Amino acid sequence: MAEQKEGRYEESELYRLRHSAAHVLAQAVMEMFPGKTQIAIGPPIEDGFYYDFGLPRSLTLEDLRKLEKRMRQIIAGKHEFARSEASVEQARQQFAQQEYKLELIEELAGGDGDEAAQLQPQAITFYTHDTFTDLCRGPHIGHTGQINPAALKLLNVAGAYWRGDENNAMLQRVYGTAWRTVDELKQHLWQLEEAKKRDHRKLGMQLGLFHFSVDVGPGLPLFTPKGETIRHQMETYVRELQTRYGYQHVWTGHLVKEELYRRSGHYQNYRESMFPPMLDENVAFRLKPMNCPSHMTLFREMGRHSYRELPLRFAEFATLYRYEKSGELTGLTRVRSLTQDDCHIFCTPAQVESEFALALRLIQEVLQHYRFSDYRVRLSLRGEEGKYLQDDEKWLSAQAALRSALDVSGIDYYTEIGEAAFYGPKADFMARDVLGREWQLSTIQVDFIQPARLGLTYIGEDGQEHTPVVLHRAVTGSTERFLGVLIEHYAGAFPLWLAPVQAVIIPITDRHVEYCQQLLNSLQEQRLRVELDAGSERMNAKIRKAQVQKIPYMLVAGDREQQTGTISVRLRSGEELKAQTLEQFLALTRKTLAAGD
RNA sequence: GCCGACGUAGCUCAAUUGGCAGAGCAAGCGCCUUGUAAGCGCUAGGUUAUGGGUUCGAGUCCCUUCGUCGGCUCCA
Repeated sequence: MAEQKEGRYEESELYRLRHSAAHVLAQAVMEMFPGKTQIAIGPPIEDGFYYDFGLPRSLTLEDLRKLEKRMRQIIAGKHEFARSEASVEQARQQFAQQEYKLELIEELAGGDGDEAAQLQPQAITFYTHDTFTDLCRGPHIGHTGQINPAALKLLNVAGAYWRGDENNAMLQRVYGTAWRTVDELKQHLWQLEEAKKRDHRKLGMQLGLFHFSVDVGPGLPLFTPKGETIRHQMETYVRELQTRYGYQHVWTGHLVKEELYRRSGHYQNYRESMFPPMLDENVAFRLKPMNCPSHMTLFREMGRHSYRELPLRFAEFATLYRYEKSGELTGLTRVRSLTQDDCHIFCTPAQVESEFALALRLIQEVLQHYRFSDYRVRLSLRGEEGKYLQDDEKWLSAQAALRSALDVSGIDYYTEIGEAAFYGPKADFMARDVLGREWQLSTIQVDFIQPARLGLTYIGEDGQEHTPVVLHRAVTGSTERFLGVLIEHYAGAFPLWLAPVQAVIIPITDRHVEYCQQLLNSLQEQRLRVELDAGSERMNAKIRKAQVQKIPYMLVAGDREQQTGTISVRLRSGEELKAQTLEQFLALTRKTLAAGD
């Protein structure tokens, strides 16, 4: 779905317009630093464009305003975008001072051993407007005047490595946005503002769900009683569901001998994501970054397994520790301590497809329950880089099994090369947060490799030892990340079953507190999470407080209610129900909870 | 980790060219006894993230460290 949309976008006028705006930006920057601007690449992106530059100094926000101003002047010149073709030699001359462009030219010329390019040398094309010529495939709009100068804005500057490789030079990337009309620009900027309001970091603070502290460390969230209530609900839900699906729960602690990770392959492939070792009398231990070696070891320690026992599904809510680089931590969506609802399914090769299908159904049920529909499935396959464990035959059969299970399931998916885990291919469920960043949530991975490395076996029908296949599966991925995305998904207004406080009782005056206390006791006996607001503020203030906290029900009680033994129920939508008896209200909550809301 | 920006009370933010650190909300106390989104008053709250430097004088200028944010890279 998203791919189709992008496909259309790349042929759209808006795409050409943004691409052209990037060229105009590059001209303005080159004029700001004559002879000292190295231009890299400047493509259109979703909602805008960027251009990467190597410059003698850092750009400031004031620079952006000046550049915008100059861009508007260039636009007003109505300069034509002229396409021209050039030979490799002409291109080299044209961009003799531009190291990044020269690198691109050599690639287009097929000089770098790129076989595809050598077989089919691409035509080198330039696009020129006014004084600026770029090495560019196009297409562009007719002339600069077709860019609406009032619907254009440069947003920010960020660092970006040339070609995305951290061994390369750090360039300055200028992000901008461009639209056809001022209204579209305003709408876009408004949406950015709205997204910020929904940001889980902001809402999490407002709702009092979690904190970070310099005293504990970066990327190590602390959950308040309310935050932990939500976590607990999330875990309980998945635990019960997994039990229903035939999973068994295990527990394998937090520390593991480093030696195990050498055997599993994690040490070689995953070391930089692990916290440094702890040494005990020359034996190194590591905080668990993953559960698979522990679960596989448990499988082995439990004795000989018959094929009749398989599939065995070991699930665990495990806190893992990953040494993320400091600059890549982000709220709850990227942390250093995370709770994974992890599971390892030990099965025979013949069971892979049906087990994959079962896991797929489980995940779909969970995402549906969370009212999650905005996600896509990525089939992540092995790339050419060398981080993958070697065994071509097993890789190919794993990839084939995954693909056919996905095909059978009828689920929409797209393929991405080079995104596989080091031990096997995987199907990842990707969701976007409010700022448009995509996060991996659920995942199912096929592993034909670790079980053999760790010496797992089962006795087959033929009486011989065989190596089981292991499916790695996480439903919500990590509780922290999933919660972060959920906060944004619900804009903080959790469904009743998840809400940390489900109802707040609001007495109108002090003389109603005793009656409210009785209500509180009755509701708590029914296992509802209810609070009594007996503070000295007015009822109006208490209602406002509860609204801001997005509490599902506000139960107001004064003389009328006390006399009739009822409560006045207000929903967070603002809707007021007439006086309800306790039984009526309980029936409402039971009905709501049963519907999964 | 890298590039850039930022860091003032629990929260949201002020503080002119370097010249006495302030407000609202929250908190505590008191008054009011309230009918569906903020009643009123008083009090307290700060080594301006941290350590150093420049200066007669630094929230403001320079450097260090820590943290946060936007990206890059990496990932659940």
